[in-house]
Amino acid sequence: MDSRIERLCVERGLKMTGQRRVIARVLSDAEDHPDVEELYRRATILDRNISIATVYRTVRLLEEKGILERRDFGGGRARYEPSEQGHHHHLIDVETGKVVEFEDAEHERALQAIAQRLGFELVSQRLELFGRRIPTGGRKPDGD
Amino acid sequence: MDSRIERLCVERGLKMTGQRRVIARVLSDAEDHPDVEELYRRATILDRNISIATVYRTVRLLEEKGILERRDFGGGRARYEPSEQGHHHHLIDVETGKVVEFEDAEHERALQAIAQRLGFELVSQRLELFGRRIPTGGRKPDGD
DNA sequence: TTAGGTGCAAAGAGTTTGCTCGTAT
DNA sequence: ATACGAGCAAACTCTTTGCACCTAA
Repeated sequence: MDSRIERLCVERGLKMTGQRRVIARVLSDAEDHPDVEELYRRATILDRNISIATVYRTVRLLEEKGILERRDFGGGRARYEPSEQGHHHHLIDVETGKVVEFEDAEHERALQAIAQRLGFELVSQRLELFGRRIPTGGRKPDGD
Repeated sequence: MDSRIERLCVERGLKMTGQRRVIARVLSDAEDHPDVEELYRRATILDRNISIATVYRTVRLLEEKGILERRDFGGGRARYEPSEQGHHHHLIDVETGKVVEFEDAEHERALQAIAQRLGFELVSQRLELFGRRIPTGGRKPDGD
């Protein structure tokens, strides 16, 4: 079956090579925010015949096409996630690096107002929280 | 006269070399968010006898000592500003790269609440707005 | 058929580091 | 006197790119 990302690629008129299909599948299956090296690792499991240069070229292309979004959570490497309509923000666990997503529609409006007050039209934003898990004796979550 | 940053260095017990004094002065005088290359450029104007490796080592040291804060506004290079008590956020002009600072105490509380709801203790945060100047026929501001 | 994709290795950009010499304390 | 800093160049990490070959459409 075609992966979700692959369908988006076809819609955008991209030539679908075997490598792109594999990368598209890896991205479609990802529920975290992998960096290029991690994508490369997962891709080569499905098909040994992929070079990391192709992964770099592909994520860049997909970002230009609006299919992927590049994130920077510190640590010097870009991380990627499929674009979604409702944008969300990220809370990064400072001990494990795992990422939790959250939304905050109310804030969006407030931020827009702040930008306007400063004489700017808000183009985009970046809100990231860094936190430490509060022990609760609960179940361990999965994540990045 | 000693610069503000130099006094902080001495307080922290750092050995003050000529190079560090120059870099401290440049940092004290900076009203923007320079990257290492820009710091190096400004420092060499005051004293040709400084290598970029020393600038890298110094900003790192000062960051560890809590005197400087490292920022990442995208573009792949770290940018620095002296630490201050009340933290503020940044609005980056997407056309010019200039940075405007703003505060938002109300937000801080809300963010803390969000982290708690997700089961985390808030350690730090990053809020950046990217915007485009709205023309107003006013005076042109200075900045980064 | 051919515009465009791929692999490989080399090149870039930003940053760190080993080594030797220099200097603040 | 000596522990620590500085300069230089090499090394490192992440990412991009030139080139010859390959392949989807």
